[in-house]
Amino acid sequence: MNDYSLKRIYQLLLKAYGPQGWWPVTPPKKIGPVYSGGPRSDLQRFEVMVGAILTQNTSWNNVEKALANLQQAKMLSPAKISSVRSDVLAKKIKPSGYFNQKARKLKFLTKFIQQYSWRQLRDMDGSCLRELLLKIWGIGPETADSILLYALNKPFFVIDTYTKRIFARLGVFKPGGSYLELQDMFQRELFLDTQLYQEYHALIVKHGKEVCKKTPLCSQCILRKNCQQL
DNA sequence: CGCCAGGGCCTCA
DNA sequence: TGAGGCCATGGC
Repeated sequence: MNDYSLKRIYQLLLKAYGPQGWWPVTPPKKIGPVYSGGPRSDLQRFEVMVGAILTQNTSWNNVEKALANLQQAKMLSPAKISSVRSDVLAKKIKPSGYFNQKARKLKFLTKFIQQYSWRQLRDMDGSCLRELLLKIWGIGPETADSILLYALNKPFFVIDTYTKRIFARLGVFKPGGSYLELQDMFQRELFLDTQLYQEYHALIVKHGKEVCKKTPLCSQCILRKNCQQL
């Protein structure tokens, strides 16, 4: 076993990389030295949700191109997404890959969103909303939790491939754990802290992208002292 | 050229 | 319930 607590790992990542200010929205608004995290308008909440679907198994770089296309076409709103033809929508989001599937997913997401007011969505019980999101075609556990955490500021820890890879290598996870088991580990040890969850997941992605890659760059890893990978 | 990227659905045991 | 195939683009 290693000596790291999840809180300790968070502190080390934060010290190394600094606050990430997730989820990125356009236009990015600077507050102090860093981008402030989180949506500040309902349209930005919607943009976060769209991004959460577009980034499924896809690099954020490609998602940005798709989002820019939607922005330029003034289509980044529930009203437009729901009214535009699927093949037109698919063409706009083409750079994000899987564009036919994702166009369909955006349609289903939007249909769901339009059943409620933004106030209703914000005020709804998180676990209840999570159940509803998971019933939507195209929304699985990670996308649901990304939406809950970053669009609606509800304390659900996001588990992605980076999280599994990093913490398996560290020896914190036993490989083969289910999504809910892993999420429960974080939420049990860290308690329910939306800000912490937002920043922590962003730092995990940063570390997974740049250091703890598929073939890891262990020599430059700030967590290597207690990592089982070595 | 091959590998990879902030998954999820469907099918089939 | 879990393993495998499928969806598809752009960066390197």
